Amino acid sequence: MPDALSSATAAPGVVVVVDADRAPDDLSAVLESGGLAPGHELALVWSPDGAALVPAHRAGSPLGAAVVVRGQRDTVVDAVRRVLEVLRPRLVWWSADAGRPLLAAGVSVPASWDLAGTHRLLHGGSESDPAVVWAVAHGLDPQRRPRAGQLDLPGAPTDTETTSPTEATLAHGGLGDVVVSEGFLRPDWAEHGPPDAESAVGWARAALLVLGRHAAAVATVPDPRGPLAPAPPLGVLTAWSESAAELLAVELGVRGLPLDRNVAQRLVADRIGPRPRDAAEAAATRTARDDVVRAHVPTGADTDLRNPAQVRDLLARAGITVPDTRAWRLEPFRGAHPVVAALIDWRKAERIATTYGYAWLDRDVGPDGRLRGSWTGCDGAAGRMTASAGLHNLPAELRPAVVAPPGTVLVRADLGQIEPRVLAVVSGDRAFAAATTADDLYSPVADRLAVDRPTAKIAVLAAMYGQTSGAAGEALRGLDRAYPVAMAHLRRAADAGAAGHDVRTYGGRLVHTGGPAAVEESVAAARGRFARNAVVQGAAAELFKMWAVSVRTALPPGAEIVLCLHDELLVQAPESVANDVVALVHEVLERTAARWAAGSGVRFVADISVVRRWSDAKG
DNA sequence: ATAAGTACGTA
DNA sequence: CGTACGTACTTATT
Repeated sequence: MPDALSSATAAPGVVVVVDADRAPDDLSAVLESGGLAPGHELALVWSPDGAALVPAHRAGSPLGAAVVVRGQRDTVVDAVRRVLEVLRPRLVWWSADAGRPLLAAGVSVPASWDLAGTHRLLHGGSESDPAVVWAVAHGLDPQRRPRAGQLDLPGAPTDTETTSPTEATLAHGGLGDVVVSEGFLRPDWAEHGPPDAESAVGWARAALLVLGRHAAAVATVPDPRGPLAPAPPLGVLTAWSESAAELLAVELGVRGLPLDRNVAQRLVADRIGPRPRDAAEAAATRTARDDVVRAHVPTGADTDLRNPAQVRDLLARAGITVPDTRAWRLEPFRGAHPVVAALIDWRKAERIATTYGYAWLDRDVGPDGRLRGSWTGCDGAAGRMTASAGLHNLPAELRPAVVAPPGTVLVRADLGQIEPRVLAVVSGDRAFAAATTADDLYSPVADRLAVDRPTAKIAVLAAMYGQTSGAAGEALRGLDRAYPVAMAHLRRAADAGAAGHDVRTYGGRLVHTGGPAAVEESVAAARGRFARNAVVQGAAAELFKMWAVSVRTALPPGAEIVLCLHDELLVQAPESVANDVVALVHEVLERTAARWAAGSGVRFVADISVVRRWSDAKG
């Protein structure tokens, strides 16, 4: 084995096996000799006993020298760290989950390419299983792929094989046992990963083959910025950014949001009382809460407030007839009967008790006072980030509990009026773009339409979201006259959606709208609204993520992103660098927008404040 | 057990 | 008859 290491001129196809505990100081030399240069792609696949590192070749043989590192996970991680430090490659993985061991060890990832992420970008939907990604990239029907658990897979390796694992890996074009019947990826590895580091080489090579196809595809998505736009093409930029966002999502899940548990508990207690000692006490306080509402109606004592039908009956007995009992429906009746206000208040308390109460604190807030949920880099629709555990829907009344730990502050930055500004970019409407030079774009729009600001705002939002009811009518016609390019863009998206056609966001994400089968008018209208919104919301998500991951890279030591909330970024930073972070976040937005929206003339603005508590920032 | 419907929190 | 998401509860279905 030391002999293999000393052969620093590993020929293409050679697999170098390294014992991580006795790894050479410069693993990178082996990879360089196999063709890896700084900035190039390096596939990384973990296995229970180690990892495989396989460089993508720019020219010549597509299959170069691979390094197999075996050993304890932490020593393997350390070996990977050294490679990253020297060669600064773009790591290629099937999903950003492969970055988890690196994040856990504090290893910085220079750049990444997330095949699951680029698959979703190119093909839409939310599937990301390697077997599906591989199949689609190769033009195979993913529905026909073999499933794990099927015995006697045609083309599966036989145990009569006498060659060594390394030789087996090099067979079949270097893919070893990776590809089974009809060109599909073997399903057991797709589900659980390759069983050992030798197998991981084939798995990494398969990743590089998909990378080649994905890279070619994103590079040829038409660049909406036109031929004069700076390189790389926007599709490539989006792929890089989405990959980084997927890794950021993993990181956010590990890091968590700083929370003061005592403050949180006090806020919960203010709403629903102190933590009950036992189930009986919990039931008693619950009934007591219910009784406050029910007491307002003489015959209401038996009403189950958690049953909307019974609540509707209760309201009817109070003389209030409503089609449903949603809060916005009840709001106008606040003065009609005291039970209404009591019910609305009860609902708020019930929300805290069930979703954001003691159980939530116990489950999702760690002993270190960090609120942790699981994150995705993009949802199934237009591509926003999502988060569980209440990270994206924490009630405003609990936000005072989000507090920077001693010695640190929160830098809260949010993009102002991002969606109309994005509409100006994606539609290329020069007149609408001119309005974005104002800090408040609704005021030039209001001037242009000769209406007041609130009316202008409602009209613009109505145009982007497809709202048809309400008072936007006349102003909408004004928008059509003033900004015909932007309005036509929205209408085109809506028409495509209503017809069931896919739409593509500005950055190249494919968004499915349901297919061309005939549907009811109401369904078609809903799809139209969905598509109309998706081209704006999706592009906004792309800009936001590009901004967020660029900020992440530029942050000084000790400063970390702790929350992404669609148009808002929360950075926890040492007090001493807070002002630097503020300046940096502004600068990065300017740089990001200059690339992303090159030539559009659209201005983006961020409102940034330095606070102790999340709630201290002005909304 | 699982799905659908209702409701509500955030952007 | 504005979109997206996550969570929890009830009711109906398997």
